[in-house]
Amino acid sequence: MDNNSIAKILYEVGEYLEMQEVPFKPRAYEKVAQVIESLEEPVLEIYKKGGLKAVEEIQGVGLSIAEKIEELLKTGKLKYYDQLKKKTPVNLSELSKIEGLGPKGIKKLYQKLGIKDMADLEKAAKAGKIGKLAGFGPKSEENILKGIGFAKSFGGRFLIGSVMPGIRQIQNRLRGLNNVKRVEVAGSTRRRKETIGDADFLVISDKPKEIMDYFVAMPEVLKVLAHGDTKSSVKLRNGMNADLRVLPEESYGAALNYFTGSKTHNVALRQIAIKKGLTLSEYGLFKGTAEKRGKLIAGKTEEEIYEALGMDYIEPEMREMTGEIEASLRQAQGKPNGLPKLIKYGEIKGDLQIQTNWTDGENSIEEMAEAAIKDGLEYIAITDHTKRLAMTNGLDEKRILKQMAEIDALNLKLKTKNLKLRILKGSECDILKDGSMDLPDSILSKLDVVGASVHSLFNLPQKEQTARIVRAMRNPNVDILFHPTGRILQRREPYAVDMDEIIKVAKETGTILEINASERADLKDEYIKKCVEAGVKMAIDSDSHTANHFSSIEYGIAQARRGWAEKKDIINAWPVEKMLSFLKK
DNA sequence: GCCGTTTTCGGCCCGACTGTTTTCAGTCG
Repeated sequence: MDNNSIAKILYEVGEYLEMQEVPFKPRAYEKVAQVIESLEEPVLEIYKKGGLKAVEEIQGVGLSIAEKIEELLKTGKLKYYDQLKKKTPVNLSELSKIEGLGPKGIKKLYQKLGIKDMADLEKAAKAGKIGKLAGFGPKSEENILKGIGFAKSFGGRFLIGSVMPGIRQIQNRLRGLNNVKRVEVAGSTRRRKETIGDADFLVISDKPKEIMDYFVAMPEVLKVLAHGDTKSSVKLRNGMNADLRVLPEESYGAALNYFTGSKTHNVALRQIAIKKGLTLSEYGLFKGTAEKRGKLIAGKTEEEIYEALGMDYIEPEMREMTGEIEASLRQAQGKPNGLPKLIKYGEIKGDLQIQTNWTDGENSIEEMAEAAIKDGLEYIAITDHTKRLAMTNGLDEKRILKQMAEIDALNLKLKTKNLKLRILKGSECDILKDGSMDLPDSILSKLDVVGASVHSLFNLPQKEQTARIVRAMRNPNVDILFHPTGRILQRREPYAVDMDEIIKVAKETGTILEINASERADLKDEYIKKCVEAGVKMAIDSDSHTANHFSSIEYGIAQARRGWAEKKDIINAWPVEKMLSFLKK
């Protein structure tokens, strides 16, 4: 049993206990689930090496939960969980996806109406049964229906950050096989979309059968959907489909291009080919028409295909038909407004949003610093929450001053150890209802980096919400607007905010807009592109709450690349002094 | 159920909003 599966069950145990109004235990289970979810080492390994004792060493795990984990690892089941589930046999993970619906509501709906899953819920809501229930009303019913629509519209897609490690594992194992020359992942994974539907593996090999047999027998495979000579398709245990195609070397580039998409991008390329009297397919670029196919002109690499079409190579992240075809043609013809030189993976030097155990993070400042060094970062800003966010134990004036002193001491310590990392003093300061800040300017002005965040009142009308944020941006101590639209992928829609106005004010005030690399993925690509065009600078932050979250910066870079951003647009791709001198004074 | 340079027992889970009520339960960050 893997970490995610263990975490899922522990989350559900917490929710079931919440239903029964058991005090404190739900938090305990939830905390452990969070820790296990972000653990790098499989719990199974920890248990194998050190037994129950080692499992108890995991943050937040005591004897009772350790024994439950042991039971899960040994039997794949948990009696305690099964008992809880028997009392309220509902599809928790499905129902709790619906925003505004929590354990108590789920319990009531089950007891009064026998609702077990989303289908039951939708039926009851549409029949007007929920609005008549005590404690619910017409508004709740409407919200539930909206929530169902929201959950459905993302059905079957997976957050790239959550499935990428597994995809890479498969890719690496395929690469290690005999008779395999190359393995790439195409599709939306290669375009680095925020969410991906399935994984398309492309393999060059002379011995396709061996590869196919291996692929369908992998431990991740739940069900084999197809098992052929050059194409196989499986459903993985995480619910995602994966395809594998084996290709001949000479058409590899064409196939990679074809299977990478996007579809509309491919159609545009084929139209350009036709105008030149050529035909483009997954097998290559040929002379003549599809019916009367002539000689193969290009196909081995993507580069030679674009070149033969009179274009410059277009990075996969840009292949969304948002002007990349025209830009590529202009570039190849030596005209202005060509393709951007996208920021590269690995070019981020610092991370400007990090939470620690001073608030809702799991690790100390020092542990975060050590992890940052390991990840090759040159600087990090500690940006814990502020007091309004009481649930996170947000910092007040007194505690943040104390934290600043600790950071000074830590920087000194790093220096004496000859370590290159610089820790910056920062804050993720709440924006209050009227747009004022949760900490006084006398404190904010002492910090190196001040991020401002909306964490409340998501439902303000657009005009009011925009004015509130704009006021915060006009504060001379506010450097960065964190997660500017408030959305969380597959969980929460952005609040109503006029982004054109925000970008305009960002330009005017020199406020940086954040590209949050966590599951928020906020800004989204279209706003990044607008920022680039407007000359508004951005920062790619991991929003790390644990020491192993820095790796998510990669997804922030992917997001930036999809928004056509270059190194010059991203301030934390710059050295620390240059970055700091760009912030508001 | 976990945790401890305040405690091995007694804290932890705060504050505001929403939608439902007519004083408050449920949800969220």
